[in-house]
Amino acid sequence: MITSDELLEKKGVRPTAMRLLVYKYLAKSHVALTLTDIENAFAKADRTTLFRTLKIFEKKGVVHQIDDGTGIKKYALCEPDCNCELEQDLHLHFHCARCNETVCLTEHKIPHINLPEGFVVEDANVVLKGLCDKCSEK
Amino acid sequence: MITSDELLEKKGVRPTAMRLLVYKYLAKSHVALTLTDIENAFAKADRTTLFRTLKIFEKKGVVHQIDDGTGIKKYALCEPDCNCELEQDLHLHFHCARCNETVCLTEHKIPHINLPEGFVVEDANVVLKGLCDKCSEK
DNA sequence: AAAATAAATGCACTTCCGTTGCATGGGCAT
DNA sequence: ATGCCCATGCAACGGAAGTGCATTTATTTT
Repeated sequence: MITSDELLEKKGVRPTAMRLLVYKYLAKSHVALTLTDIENAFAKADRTTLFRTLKIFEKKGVVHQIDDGTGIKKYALCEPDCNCELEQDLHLHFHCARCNETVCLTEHKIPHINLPEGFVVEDANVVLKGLCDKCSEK
Repeated sequence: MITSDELLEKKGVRPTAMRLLVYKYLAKSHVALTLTDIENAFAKADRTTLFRTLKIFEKKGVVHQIDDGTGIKKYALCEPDCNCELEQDLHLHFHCARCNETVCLTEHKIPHINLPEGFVVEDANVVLKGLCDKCSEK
């Protein structure tokens, strides 16, 4: 089992104390987190540091950014062997209108879609919205 | 052929001068527009009025809001017989990374996706990103 | 037609989030 | 120990969404 430390190294991110904390916090969460979520989790950390941490995580393929339509960016860890590539790695997301949580549906990859001549697809964002499993049973 | 005036009436939106202008401007555009786009098109109009115009248009099913991942809300006219319902009306959108324009792919409806037990899907947002037909040929 | 009511508009202001510039600090290499 | 690079922290900015309230415009009632 690879340690968080080693994983960050492998991805080309210097594993500082703060970065490790953020990484572990993301790993522990089953939902996508906003910058503010993370900020609240570590009262001592500066917003900018966290912002830049997420930015470098994203650039180095540690996390992927999720746009769930709330207008606020969320982040979730990439899967172990992820390259953030279309139809291979990119998966659907589900945003619950009630609890406002967004989860990765990692089992559901983005389906292939045929577009008109001339359109070159490089990336995709698919978000389903409604009630999540926890909220629909209430 | 129904006039813009009549259409707004039919949708339950009182057709003021400003609203008609906004409606026609949206109708003329082949791309989704931001509030700022519209603001720039009508120098005399107040931002708030336009904001609320779009809000009521959306509520009454005149336009649909598009979240293309840029973080800025865009708007486009609904199709004539649209009820903004999943798998019937909701279509894909394409956002061009070069020209930053977002177009409706009205021919491409959102495909059905089977989710795990408990998830109730009510809405969906699918945005493909890459190069549009105009930008890819350059 | 005038008065009363309701709706739309315009202005000012706030909030929230993302982002950048710059100064400081800490760790690593020479 | 010195210098350098990178990470961090503080302050501030900017864009966009949204709200409150006063004013104007339109519609309904008398």
